[in-house]
Amino acid sequence: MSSIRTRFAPSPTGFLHLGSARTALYNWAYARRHGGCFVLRIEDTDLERSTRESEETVLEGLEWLGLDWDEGPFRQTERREAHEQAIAGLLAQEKAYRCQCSREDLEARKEADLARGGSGLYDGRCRDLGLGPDCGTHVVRLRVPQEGMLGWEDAVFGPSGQDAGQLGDAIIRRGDGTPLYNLAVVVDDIEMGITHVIRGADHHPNTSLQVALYQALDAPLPIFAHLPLIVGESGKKLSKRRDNVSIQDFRDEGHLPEALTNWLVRLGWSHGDDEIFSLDEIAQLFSLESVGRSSARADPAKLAWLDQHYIKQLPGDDLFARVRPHLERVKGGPVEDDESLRKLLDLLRERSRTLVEMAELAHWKLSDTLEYDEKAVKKHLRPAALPALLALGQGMRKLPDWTVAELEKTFEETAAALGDVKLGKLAQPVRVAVTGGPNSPGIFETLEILGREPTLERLKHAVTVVEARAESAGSD
RNA sequence: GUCCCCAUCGUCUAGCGGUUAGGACACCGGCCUUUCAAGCCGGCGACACGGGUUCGAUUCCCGUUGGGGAUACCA
Repeated sequence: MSSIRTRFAPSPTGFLHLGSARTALYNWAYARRHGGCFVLRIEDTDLERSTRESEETVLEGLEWLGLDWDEGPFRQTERREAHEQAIAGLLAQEKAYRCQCSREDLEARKEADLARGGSGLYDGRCRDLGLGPDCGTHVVRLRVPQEGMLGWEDAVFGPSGQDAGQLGDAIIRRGDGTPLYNLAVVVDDIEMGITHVIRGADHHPNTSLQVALYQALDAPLPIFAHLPLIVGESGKKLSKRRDNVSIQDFRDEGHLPEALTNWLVRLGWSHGDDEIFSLDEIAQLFSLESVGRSSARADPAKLAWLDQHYIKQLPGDDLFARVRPHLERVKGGPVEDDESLRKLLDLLRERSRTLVEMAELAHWKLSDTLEYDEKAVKKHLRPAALPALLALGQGMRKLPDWTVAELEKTFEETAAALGDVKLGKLAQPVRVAVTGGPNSPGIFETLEILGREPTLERLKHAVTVVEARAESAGSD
């Protein structure tokens, strides 16, 4: 039994972010791989932005991805007391101090310093004033060492850190008495016994300060592992505005959770030449040593490929259950489970890259009213096709059994009767007549799935369309 | 501005001093074929640059360039 403990600490601000999802996945995988414990902690250190609702959304996203946690969810706001105690301790030991500088003053001094070519760090004005609790409105600052190295051995980036002199005394408690993120994470990670802090590289520069905090709190450092950023089309950090980042959106677009986790795990991690990883395999193979150091661009095409890969593998029942909502949306009503629909779904597997795409490709089976693709109609439902349509209709009407084999025979006989025309000459007009468009699974399967009555009806309708067209002069 | 990080095909990456620099996605071509797919076969395509170190650098070191991140009483 290992004592490894990892945690995922999202801030609940609306939805589960793609980057967060990968961080969660890596933390989960690392814990699973080593038989450790995966802790979930909601980082709601108040911002008016965090709500219970968005917290729910985040949890829902994790569950959908299949990432289960062992402890939590804890909420940082519920740990106020621990944070306050830690701050009180630091104050008592003079490792932190009260500061009365106003925001405006701070801002002005910083700008002046910057203008002078300085670094813009806090100038330490209140550092040695020895302000007491009765000094009025004040913040609390950490007394960061003024020299020496604040470093750590990063599991991904190797030796990291910066000179303490470049840090400045950071605020750890606001004027209103609430603790700041940096203080809260460190206190929580210490008290929750987190052994491995695995998080996005955007926290990398922040870590020096946290190292200072660990030292001030006399706590041993955890292993830090910073994950290279996932970037968007622009090459910049994923942003809500520019990029598709909501896991919920991915779900609604018909992506599979197994495709998403597979995609995500390969954004920054590799295992030789392997590409396909189930969640179980990830839990078995994941290692921090194989995490890369450069940022990765999220490629939607790769996701689509993975989606199709998993769609092709899904057991029938599972597939049906998952596309069902999408089918119902396309149809605009409830969809019943039946054999012919199941058959169609199977044929659509290798034609669909998402569940949404699959549902859309099934439209002709779902609704009685067909939408015709104008271009396809123009190209295939022309007077020249009339004899074929008529002959096929007649042939099919008499069919004893409505099966692929029988349908195929009818087509062959009709082709011969019409003077050995190519099968395509027959198939395309029929396809357009029954599906409304130029693409579908094999024509015999398509007709079998549609059923006798709908097929004959749609054929009849197509004939009237062609006839109407023949009458309107010069249309062909 | 300051600090920090990164750098192999378009993209994700393998490589951990000696390889015809490998795979996958995408793209292009062919086969198959009643359409679209799928499948199969093939093709295009990369070590950013300059110095070192070394018998030998994609690989190690330094610099340049380019990209990114952090610089909040946000997380």
